[in-house]
Amino acid sequence: MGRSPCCCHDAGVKKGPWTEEEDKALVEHIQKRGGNVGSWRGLPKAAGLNRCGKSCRLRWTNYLRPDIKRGNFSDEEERLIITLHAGLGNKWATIATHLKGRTDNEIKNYWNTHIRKKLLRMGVDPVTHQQLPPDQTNHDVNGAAAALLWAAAAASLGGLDTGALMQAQLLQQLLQAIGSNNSTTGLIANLASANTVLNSSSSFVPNQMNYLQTGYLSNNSNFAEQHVVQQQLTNDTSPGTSSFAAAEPADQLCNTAASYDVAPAGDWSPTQEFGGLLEPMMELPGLCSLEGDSFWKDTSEDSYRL
DNA sequence: AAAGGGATCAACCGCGGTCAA
DNA sequence: CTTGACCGCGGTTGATCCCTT
Repeated sequence: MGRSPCCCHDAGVKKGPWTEEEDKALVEHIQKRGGNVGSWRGLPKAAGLNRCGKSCRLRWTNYLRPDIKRGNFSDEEERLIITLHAGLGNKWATIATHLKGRTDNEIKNYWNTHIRKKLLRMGVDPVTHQQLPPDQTNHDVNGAAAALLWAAAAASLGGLDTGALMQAQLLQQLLQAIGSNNSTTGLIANLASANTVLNSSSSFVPNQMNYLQTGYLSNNSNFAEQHVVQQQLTNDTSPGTSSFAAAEPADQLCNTAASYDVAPAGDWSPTQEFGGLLEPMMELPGLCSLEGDSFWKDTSEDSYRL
């Protein structure tokens, strides 16, 4: 598609933080038109602003719009964001439509600066909402055994041949580990642990969003044991198989999330980071991660080509 | 009190989608 | 069908704030 450069590339168009005068000019212009912006491209000239139309739109939608709610996010809002993100992924604009007065940019920032870190501290992958192996929780690398575990899980999930996939994953991760200066001690220990799991993993299936299970949220000293517990938990429920994303009415999730009451008391557990806000999702068996079977299948196929 | 480093968030950038000519 | 214009989105950047040493 042919595409002319944005007006932002014009020489002399102001960038950077907005001044009070500019804000005032933009607000007055839009108010004068009864809130109807019309063409953003033509707006700066009409409003007497030396700004790109895009910049004006951003300033208006993210900051100056009268219905914007500013200030800290409530627990309920956090809860909602996590729930929606679990199903929608980084669809910030879509998520924002379910949080009155919040902008996509604000939610995105809040996710990246607060929620994401909390999830990582809990050992939860903020992308997939699945638990991370403990070693990945604390270290960036040393992931060979973890990769084995997840490869096994993936292969088991899709009924795939685990051999080539895991060899490729292992090779890749070992190369990473060697490339880094990490000690190999933990790596070897985890490989042993992974091997134990793999040897008994014919029905080993990662529970989607299984960090929501109380078993995980309590003290998890051993990753392999943890999955045995989880497998039992999984057997007691009926895991959903459909992808939540666009199909699941988000309002239902909102209602579910909003109806929940506070976290159980007890010894410290990662749940305390959220004051129990994750628990509502336990009531959503249909939720699953973004990466469905096809994701893992593609990963597997890529591995075969290595 | 000053320096350094991490956290935060407003703003920018570039791409994809859509629509009209 | 192609091209160009525009909008909106998600990822990223960088200025500023805040906390620690």
